[in-house]
Amino acid sequence: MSNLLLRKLQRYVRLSEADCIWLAEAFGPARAVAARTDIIHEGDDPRAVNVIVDGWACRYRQFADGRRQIVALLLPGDPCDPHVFHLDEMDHTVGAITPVILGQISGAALQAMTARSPQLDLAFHREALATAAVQREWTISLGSRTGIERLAHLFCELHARLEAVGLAEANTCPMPITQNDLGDAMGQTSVHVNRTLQELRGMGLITLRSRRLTIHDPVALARLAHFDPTYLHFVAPADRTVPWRREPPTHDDLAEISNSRGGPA
Amino acid sequence: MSNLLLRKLQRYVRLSEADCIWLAEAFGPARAVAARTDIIHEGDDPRAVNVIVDGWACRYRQFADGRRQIVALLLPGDPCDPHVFHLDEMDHTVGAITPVILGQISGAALQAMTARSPQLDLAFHREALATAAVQREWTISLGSRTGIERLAHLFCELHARLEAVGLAEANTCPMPITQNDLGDAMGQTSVHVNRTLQELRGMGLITLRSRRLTIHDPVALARLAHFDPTYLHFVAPADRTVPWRREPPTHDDLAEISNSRGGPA
DNA sequence: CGGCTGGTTGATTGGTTTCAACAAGCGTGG
DNA sequence: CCACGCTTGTTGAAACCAATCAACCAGCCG
Repeated sequence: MSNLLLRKLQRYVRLSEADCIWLAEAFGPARAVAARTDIIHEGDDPRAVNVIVDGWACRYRQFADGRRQIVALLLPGDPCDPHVFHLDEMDHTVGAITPVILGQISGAALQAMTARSPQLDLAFHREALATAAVQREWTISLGSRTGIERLAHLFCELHARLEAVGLAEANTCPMPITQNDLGDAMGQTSVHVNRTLQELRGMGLITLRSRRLTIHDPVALARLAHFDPTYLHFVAPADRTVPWRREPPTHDDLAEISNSRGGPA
Repeated sequence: MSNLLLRKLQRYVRLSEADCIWLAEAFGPARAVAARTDIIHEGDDPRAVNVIVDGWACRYRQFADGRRQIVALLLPGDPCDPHVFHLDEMDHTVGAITPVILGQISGAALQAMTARSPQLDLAFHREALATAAVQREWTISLGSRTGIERLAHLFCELHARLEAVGLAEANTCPMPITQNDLGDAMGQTSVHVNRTLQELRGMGLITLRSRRLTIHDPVALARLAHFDPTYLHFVAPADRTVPWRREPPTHDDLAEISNSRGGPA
């Protein structure tokens, strides 16, 4: 397996050859989970970091009356539970959306790795902060964006995140998620998601068919969604342009690039 | 000033006498900010951690068309920007709701402190994770809870958080926030917030008057809100009972208590 | 072929927004 | 000291978006 967590971390910090090897060696045996199965239960006391190697999962909370809210989507390369040792109890559940393959990093391995390499430590820190930023963006979506804007924003985000780990082409990416799940994530009924999707299709912005999303007009979609990828905090490789980037590179970007001049991966 | 950040951190980890002194010494000169003023702007490159010493603030994002979404409320004892050194650019703005007094911890002081004390390091880690959990809970509120449930949940949360730093009595706490702000936080119009408040008052659950909230029936309010304080990840002092706690103490709580047996604060 | 899951459509209901107006509280300056 | 202006809270009526309920269709698999 090409290590997608590694690809993701390299979007935050330029890592050395040794960092890459340490990270690869930290992975324990993989574990397969069936679709629609829970990976980590609310109340569990986790002891290893599970990393999505393949498939999609989600964090969610289910109420007694049947309502379910998905609070995060977990894509290949995403750690499921960066909480190990730090917090004692899960306050939500992680479930597989598709069949999922999990890589596992023991707490000890993670600690050893970050103790040896400040770069890796920083990368994991930034990963956590970027995840928090995504959570804030979902709060914004659910609070302020209309139905169609929400869905448009989610598609922009998912495409960007998948592209970051090499799982998306310029204007298309996998989207193995039901309308029901989309509704549970965006705080809407599957019926309404359905009608909103038709509207997006009718505007000529996207195609969503056989678990694959195609974005026909990324700029228009991003404009509709008020999507600005800054919050993902990816450092774009110089050779990859992001069409909907709001502004030219800032001084921070330039500083970042010059910082990493010395060490190619 | 009694150090509210310290009080808060002690709800995550039992700290030693030395820890408390180091934390107190880390604070630089305080800074006063007027109400309705921004503390940190989107796009800023922050270089010190600002801690709310007094007053209320919020994280928010404002759209071009005037819509504003508050994504987090910052209470006394809350750090505004735990991102220092780790991330280069703010993706949202922090603004003062009331007049605010900020304490400041330089990046160097923070690093020195956490390097010296693993307990403090853990406490800051847990604070960050608890903040992320609060963010998830807001996502759940905005996505799944009805208007009245949202407001009820927010009141439960704010009371619990204020109580954790000693700013709330058993059934009352300050609530210096306008209905407009409540609306911007809960994704609703101030008009609708107003009507929802009347409903809560009519049910005999709360009083909200002159910037002070009184909860007349905490259990009923928590039930209405589906409020379960587990997500706040506070370790309740043994002598303080939380009436709406879902379950008796779990094995994790007991482990936590026994872990901290050795070191009284 | 049946049964299941996921997607689509229509009609109705209901929760929220919008717009507009007005009342209450409060600080400031004449 | 009162008048004024501003912010905050309150109320009503109409418009609108999304939920609900219910039915039906399409694809897939045993």
